[in-house]
Amino acid sequence: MQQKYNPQVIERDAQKFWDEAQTFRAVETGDKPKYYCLSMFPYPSGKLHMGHVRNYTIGDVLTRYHRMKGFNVLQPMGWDAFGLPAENAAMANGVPPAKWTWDNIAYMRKQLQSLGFAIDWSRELATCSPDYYRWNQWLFLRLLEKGIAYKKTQVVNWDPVDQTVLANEQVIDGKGWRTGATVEKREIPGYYLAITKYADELLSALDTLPGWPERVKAMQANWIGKSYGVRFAFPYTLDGKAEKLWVFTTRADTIMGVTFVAVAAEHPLATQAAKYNTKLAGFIAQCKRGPVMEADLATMEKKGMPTGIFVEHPLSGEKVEVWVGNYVLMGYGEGAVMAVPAHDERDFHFAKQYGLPIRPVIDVGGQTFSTGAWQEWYADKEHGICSNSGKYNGMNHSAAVDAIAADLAAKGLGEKQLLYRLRDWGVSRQRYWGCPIPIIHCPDCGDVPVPDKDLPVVLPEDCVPDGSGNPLLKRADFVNCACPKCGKPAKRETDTMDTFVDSSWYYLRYACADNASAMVDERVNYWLPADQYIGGIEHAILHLLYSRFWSKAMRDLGLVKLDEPFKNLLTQGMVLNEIFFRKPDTGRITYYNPADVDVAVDDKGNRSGAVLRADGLPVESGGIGTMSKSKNNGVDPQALIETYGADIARFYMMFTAPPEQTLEWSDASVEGASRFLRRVWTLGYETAQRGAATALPAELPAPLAAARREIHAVLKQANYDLGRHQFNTVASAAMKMLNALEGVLKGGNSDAANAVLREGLSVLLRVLSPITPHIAHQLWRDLGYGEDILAAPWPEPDAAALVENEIELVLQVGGKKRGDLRVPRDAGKAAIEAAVLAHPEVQKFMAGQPAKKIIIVPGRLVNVVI
RNA sequence: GGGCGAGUGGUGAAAUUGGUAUACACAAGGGACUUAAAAUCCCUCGGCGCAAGCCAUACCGGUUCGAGUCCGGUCUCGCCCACCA
Repeated sequence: MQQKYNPQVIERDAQKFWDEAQTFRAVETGDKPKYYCLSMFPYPSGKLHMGHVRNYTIGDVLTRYHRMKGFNVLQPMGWDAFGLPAENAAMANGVPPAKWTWDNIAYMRKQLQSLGFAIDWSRELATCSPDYYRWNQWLFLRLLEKGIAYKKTQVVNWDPVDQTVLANEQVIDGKGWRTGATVEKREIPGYYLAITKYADELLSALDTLPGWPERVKAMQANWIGKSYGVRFAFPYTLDGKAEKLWVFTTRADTIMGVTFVAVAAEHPLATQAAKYNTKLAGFIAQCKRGPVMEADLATMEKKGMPTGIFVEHPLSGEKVEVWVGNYVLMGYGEGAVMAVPAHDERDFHFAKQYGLPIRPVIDVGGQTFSTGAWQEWYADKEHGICSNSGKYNGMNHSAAVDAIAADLAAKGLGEKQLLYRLRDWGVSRQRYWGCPIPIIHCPDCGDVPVPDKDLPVVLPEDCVPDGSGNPLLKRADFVNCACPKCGKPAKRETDTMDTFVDSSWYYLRYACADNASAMVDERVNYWLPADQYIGGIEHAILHLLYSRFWSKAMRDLGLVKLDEPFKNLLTQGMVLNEIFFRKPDTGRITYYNPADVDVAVDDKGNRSGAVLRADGLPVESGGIGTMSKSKNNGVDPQALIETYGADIARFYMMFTAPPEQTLEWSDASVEGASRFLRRVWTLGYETAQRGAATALPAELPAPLAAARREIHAVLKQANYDLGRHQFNTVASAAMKMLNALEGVLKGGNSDAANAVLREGLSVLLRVLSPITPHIAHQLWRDLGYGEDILAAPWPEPDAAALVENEIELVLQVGGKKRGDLRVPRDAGKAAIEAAVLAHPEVQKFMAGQPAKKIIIVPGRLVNVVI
């Protein structure tokens, strides 16, 4: 056995052992409970970043822990391999996206393997492989048959940099989620998936997911956005024809307060009115040019213009004018709203701006309405009672809505409606590096689905995009084909699918990645749902909502027996680092990598300044932020692994912060992790030098009993912490065990000491093995515990070791700590009370007053109330 | 504007149902070993105070024998959504 800890050699040997024994190959067997541990698969961008290391270490700890706890474990890995960065890299380097992607996968796979993750690599998949994406196409055709997938022309969000369409979810603050470019509106045909048909289930089923973080569920519920309301119409006559202007409202109880109607600039009525009104046409054009969804839209000035068209109030018959308003959204409800300035803040400001009438019809606790400034209570529907509303007077919100909806229904002018904010998911992308949409356009037959026997529609892999649109358009060999129906020349669809399609079902395919004849098989029903899903919070809405939808759609096609794909969700925190920069008077900010900066501290350990090592001159601190290229504050995991080894990197990641919290990078703390593992190795070495130990004696000397008690007490806590995924304190527990065992080692060489040492070390190594598997594997073998620590059972605390003959109670007088008291383990209430009252410190603070009450918390404390 | 979450030493953080606040580390300071350095080991380490002791979990109040934890209010920060009718 080596005296010095040598991570490189140990890790190479351990990985070779696992590889040769095919330790992580998962098999579907029924004699153990299954545990499917899934981490979000990476985009093969080139090399791993710290976020990946953290994500997959969390998954690996859970995987190895459950394996030792007796579960049949699956931990797969794959590649989210389609997407724009490959095209951008291709443009920059002239390399085809396919080659770039596959090269990256090869490199990153090696990196993952060097971290020693317990992955079943036989199930590896890449979404850019035809074996995978053919099933995207196959399922798309099934969804088309069921009407879940359909084609329509719609105003879409257009990313001018990526030259592609974005879903609403992919537009953040009016900018593309990937490029940050300001999104434009465009009208183009594309394929859509009717996720809205599942809106209700996607919302209500959130209640069946107790293992998901509340905030993720809140974000999804918010995104689905369910509203109960009334859809109704304002009748009118235009060019001699009877028409209806439909609106949606959640405040039908305020209907008698309507003083005008507002429509969106894109509304057909606005278009019609603008035909003979050039001023209005100009205003509409200006609105359409305006920002799509800017963050300050909410505070933007309310602008509008009358259309000159009057409609009839459906209940009072009164004439009200229709206005075009820049605050009305075409995409929600009917693109038109009834305006009740007295009880809606937006309508209120609009009415005041244009001098429109304001008519209060809701009474809230007799407060007096005034048109001066908007008051919160004007919109209070909880406490509002209808007034000035004829037959509805005196009704509360829900009674009035019911009565008004009934009256509207009787006239054939409306009904109650459930409305969702969620929109259907547009999946067409005008990009090359994605899954081809399996459709052929025939001049005679129209849009014809590619027959199943012709799948997959293979994407040519040798294209090099040049930035001038989709290169597939120039590929005659791809585009030109025969119509499957009539056989005449036809053109293939060149749009590809949104990459979120690829990632919506990959977790199913891991269960049956080798099946060449079906998308899924019975094995999916064995492994799914995933017992644990781990990934970044940034996927709280997009990926997780699409995946839930996709698996429900597959369930309804009879392909899987599955309501929800992910039973438990862990959203890991980001990895942060310090930011240092200089800002010259002229010119741009330069960011300096923290590794190149020396931080000075004063003698109290407080930071006193930072200088760039290269020139010794000061740099400014920009605080702490996510590791990113733009802030030049990234740390390359490869350097970390090469310098310290996988175990130290993994231990550092787990020890520094709980998994869900942000993790601040610290070189000094990495050094601390390294010191700890060196000490563990030394302890193992010293213990091995002492040779085989005898069995634990029945009676141990006090210091050894105390050390053994410490080990088992800490183990008990560690097991509890593992159960709640608080791995930082599990790492702390390992440190405490090491401290106790080093004490035993220093305490002398005896049979009893060696027995305690041997037992304690076997506990320590097993607790450590999910976090630092390589060193645990090697020491387990070197100390002769067995062939493979992974085959050992997870340690459980020995109740006998925890028993103490004497326990220490904390003494309190009036809730303040005043001393300690040692009493026999089985001391009765009376004996404790007598001992406490006789205690000098207690007597001193009681100052002769009688004890009103003595509270005894068994095994913990005694509080004397005076 | 709406929703969710968080504020504990110089730093990362701990404290399971209310029961010894600051575990475990990092940094810092002192010491041992060494020709020296690294490594390693030992000691100190919330604040004030000579001490007894007092004060400290963002701030103010409440409940309780006892509050970091529960309740009410305030402030600050972070994230998500946002003219959604």
